[in-house]
Amino acid sequence: MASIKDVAAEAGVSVATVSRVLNDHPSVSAEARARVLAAVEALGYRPNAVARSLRTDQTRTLGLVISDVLNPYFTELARSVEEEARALGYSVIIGNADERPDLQDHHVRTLLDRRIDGLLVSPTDGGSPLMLDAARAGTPMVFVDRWIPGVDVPVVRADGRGAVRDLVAHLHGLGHRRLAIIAGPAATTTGQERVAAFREALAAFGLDLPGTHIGQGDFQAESGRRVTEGFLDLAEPPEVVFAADNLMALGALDAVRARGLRVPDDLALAAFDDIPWFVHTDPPITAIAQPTGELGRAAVRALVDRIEGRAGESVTLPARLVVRRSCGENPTPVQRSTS
Amino acid sequence: MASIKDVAAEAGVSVATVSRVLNDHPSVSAEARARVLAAVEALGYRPNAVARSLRTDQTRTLGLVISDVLNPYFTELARSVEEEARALGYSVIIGNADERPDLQDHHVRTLLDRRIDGLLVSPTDGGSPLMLDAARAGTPMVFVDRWIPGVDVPVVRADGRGAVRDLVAHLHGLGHRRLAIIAGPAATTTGQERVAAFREALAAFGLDLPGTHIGQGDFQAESGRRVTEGFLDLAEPPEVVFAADNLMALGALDAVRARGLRVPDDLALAAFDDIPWFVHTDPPITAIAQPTGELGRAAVRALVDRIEGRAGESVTLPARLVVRRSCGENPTPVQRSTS
DNA sequence: CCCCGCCGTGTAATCGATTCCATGCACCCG
DNA sequence: CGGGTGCATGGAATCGATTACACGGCGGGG
Repeated sequence: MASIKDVAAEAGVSVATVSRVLNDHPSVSAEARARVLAAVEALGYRPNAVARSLRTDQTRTLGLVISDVLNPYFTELARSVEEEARALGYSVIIGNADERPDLQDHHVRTLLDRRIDGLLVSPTDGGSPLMLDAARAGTPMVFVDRWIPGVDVPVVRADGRGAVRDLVAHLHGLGHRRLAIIAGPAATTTGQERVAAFREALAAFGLDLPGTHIGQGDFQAESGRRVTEGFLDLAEPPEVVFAADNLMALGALDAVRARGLRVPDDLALAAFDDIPWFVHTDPPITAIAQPTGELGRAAVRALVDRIEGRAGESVTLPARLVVRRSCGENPTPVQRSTS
Repeated sequence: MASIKDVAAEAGVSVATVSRVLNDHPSVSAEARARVLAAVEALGYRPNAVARSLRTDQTRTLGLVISDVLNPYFTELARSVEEEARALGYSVIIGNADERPDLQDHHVRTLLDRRIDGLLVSPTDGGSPLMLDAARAGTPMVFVDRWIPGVDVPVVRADGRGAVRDLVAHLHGLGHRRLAIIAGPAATTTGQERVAAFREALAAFGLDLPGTHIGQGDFQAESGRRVTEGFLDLAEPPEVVFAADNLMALGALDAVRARGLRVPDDLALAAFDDIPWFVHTDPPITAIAQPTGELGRAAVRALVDRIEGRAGESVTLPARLVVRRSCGENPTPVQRSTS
């Protein structure tokens, strides 16, 4: 592979001049510029990004560590992150933590070793020493979706409280009184917040959220199945199950199906996170939709701001309720999705 | 950030010795090794992967360019690729082409600029000059799922012909005679092959595949919707639609639903690529399942073989039919999925 | 007419690692 | 006791870029 020296030789100039042409530095004669450009063309020369990064101490690369690539919410997030980053002249390296803190650390470490310019993380847990160190050491960093309390890093996320209130109102209006939730891991902020928001909303209707109606999940389908089976085994099973993410809702659907029961007749179902498939499940699933694309873009903007020495603030965007049929038919619909 | 010089100074040895300890070269005294390790620990030193790559001319990184991250098939592929690569000591950088040749080229170019050790591609089109040049220039490369004919690069893919024959037999057994297909782009091998396999299988049953029953899609949901609407507008609409990928099946489902029609009563539906959601759609969708995880792993093994100077052969694995309910009830099931 | 300053260019230092080669020392064998 | 072998170590070159600095030539102003 041709290097800058080969180009210099071919063009009959020094490497400095070649470099100046490539970085369009003003002080190069038109003639030299033309000769260099011709040599570049002739040799099919492309600058070595590795060498350039070593010298300039910047890689124009962002690291994105997400909790689970198989979760459509995160793949949509990843897509919008890459798009916005590309628009700003950055590449993105994605690391998939699979909801495992050890894998998350592995990716953070290799990304740091590669000297990425900034890190976007949706932490799987309360924060490994590694990540806290990185933040403290001044690595530009932004949390997206989930965050770690007590760390001075901007957070870009959706606030689901309003939507959860709407959801509970919707359920209450349909006559449901015994509501249960499949929670996410307590080590994640989204795991905690969604339960808190649900409990708060229930309280506003004078409803209680007993311990038996909080199932501990881990944001993966299998846990949704397991927890739902537990609910169905209760002496007085809940009338509605609210899954804290889309994969656990899928598991819940599995469990209900496996018992030969039906949604919403035997058990109503709602989920946090809306995805295209929810329109097509049997029945279509009522969900709380996050502005996923906007979150990804805002996160990149905040991170790049930090990298380039600007402020880079936290952003919170509202989520909204999308009513479908999985909680029963609503005589006076709050809002109906176009399905 | 501490460099190898800082470590050398702290340990009171030369950088050469530090490097030897880090790469566990045998000829280092136990004492020097201990001092270096202590210094590394004390400074929290991590080797700079950029500098190392420049010197050694290897990045221990694989590039993966996929056609569409939002397609669950490709995200599963990406996941297995990353897993196997990690097991072999490589990182993976994913580029999402979004079925756009220009974006595909963009990613191939930046990956090449970063001097990745090898490239895994599922081409969106017949092959840009860029990719052909890279292959000719000797960049280790492997095609996965889709490939470009006439290029001397190993291909790791699934052979769907047997499964398509099974599907047609299944459909024929259910009494269907007017079968249509939503094809993928003709510029992709999978786009062509699936139509060819379908046509072949139909011929074996004495059935024809008229031009009106081949709709041109682009592997995205919207095209599935559009093509299906076209089919439904025919004077004599098909009884079955076979979508060449899962997203177009989703679009087809949309279109049928939008007309107030039902699957499979008004129109039967089958898809290439099986995904977890197909169990939960209304109705569950009959699909052809690829051994996706195995494909990803095999592709990485072939690529790493090439990189490390071994052979690295093509691999073809069979796909299989998974019968569900979207084509009608089967009195004598060929095979039934556990749903 | 002379000097100052700017413009275009080249030389060389530098980034952080790896690795070849030389050196010094200890030990072994004859 | 002398010379050869081998091991531990350090110095310095190197990878491919960027960039500070020096230098020669030319034009304009006093």
